[in-house]
Amino acid sequence: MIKFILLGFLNYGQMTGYDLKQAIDNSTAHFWHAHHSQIYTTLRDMEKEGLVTSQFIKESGQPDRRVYTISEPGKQSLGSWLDQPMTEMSPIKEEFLVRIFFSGQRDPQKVISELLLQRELHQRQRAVYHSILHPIIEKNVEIMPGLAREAEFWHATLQMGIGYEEMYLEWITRTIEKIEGL
Amino acid sequence: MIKFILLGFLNYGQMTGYDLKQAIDNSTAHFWHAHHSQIYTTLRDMEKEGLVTSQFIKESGQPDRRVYTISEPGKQSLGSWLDQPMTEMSPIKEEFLVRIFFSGQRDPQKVISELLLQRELHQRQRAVYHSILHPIIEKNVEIMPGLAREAEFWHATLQMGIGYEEMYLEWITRTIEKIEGL
DNA sequence: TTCCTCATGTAATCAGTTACATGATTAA
DNA sequence: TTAATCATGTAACTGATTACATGAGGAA
Repeated sequence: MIKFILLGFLNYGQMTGYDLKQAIDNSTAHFWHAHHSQIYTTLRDMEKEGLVTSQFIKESGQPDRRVYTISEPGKQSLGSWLDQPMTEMSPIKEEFLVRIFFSGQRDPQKVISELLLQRELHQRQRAVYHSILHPIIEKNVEIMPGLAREAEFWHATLQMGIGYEEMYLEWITRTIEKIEGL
Repeated sequence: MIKFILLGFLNYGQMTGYDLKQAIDNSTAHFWHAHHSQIYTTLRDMEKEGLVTSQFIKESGQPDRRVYTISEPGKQSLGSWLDQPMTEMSPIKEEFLVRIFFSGQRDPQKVISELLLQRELHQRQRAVYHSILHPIIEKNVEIMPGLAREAEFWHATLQMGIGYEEMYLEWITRTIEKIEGL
């Protein structure tokens, strides 16, 4: 999966592993994240497979960089991945729900304070979407108007993020009320 | 993680690996699933750690079964895991959003048909929550009224599932409209 | 002088998936 | 006779996380 994210970004232009990490952190990380260690090793593997090529650039003063470029087979691999539709839903792994599921015998006050903590985190995440990610997309379109169409799709994923956080926050409110009513 | 799910169920009563698989499929699988292979190997590891004990029961006619029972250390492990609050949000891994994110250069009709396919799947999932999972909880409470309190928490996770699917379906509708408007 | 950013990697480990493997009973 | 359910396991592999490791430049 991370392979296709890397191909997706490299399809916009050549980048280093470091750049890719930044790009992911500012966008897809909110629905698919990766550690730098995974990014670097995956790029190596992809080069062996012929999906990307790299040039090592010696910098004087700054650290050396390895710049990756997508190849023709890489573009085809990305394209055919995108063209074969997903026939299943993504599985969900939500640890917090596991905790709630098994909280029947716990002190309700402890459960409520955990819910309040999660509320805090999800409010912060919603704010990140509004005040950080939204402006980043806008800025990208400003400096590269050719990406206007792409930006519509980036916004779509952002809207899901906001919708998710809003739903989550409403659920927290309802769940706190439910526990208080027990 | 799966360890605590197994402990959580075994805390309700002794079960086999097979029983646990069924229990998970009918409940937590919607926010944390596991394959039988992982369940069996994890139970073995847990026995080595002393969190559970097992008895092998030879059946005549039916297949033999290995029944697991939670131990005192197992109960403590579960309790202390539940008592240390989650200070982070669960990371999301949603492949479909990756596909949407990188769909800027794709044929809009193909993207829309993928969205329609996902709508189908999420509608089905919402129906599963209403027509299968809800009745299962109700039935459990009927046959074991002592689980009434637990059931409130099970319902809470179910409500999140329903909220999630509803949010997802609304997002799909909005996204289709957006793409049609391009 | 301490921390942050830039920049890249390896190694060890863990969690999770897929595939392989067996075999009886019961219902359609 | 075919498929589903009951029932348990091992092995290989992949994907992902955590830890280890280095080092320069610039800002506070």
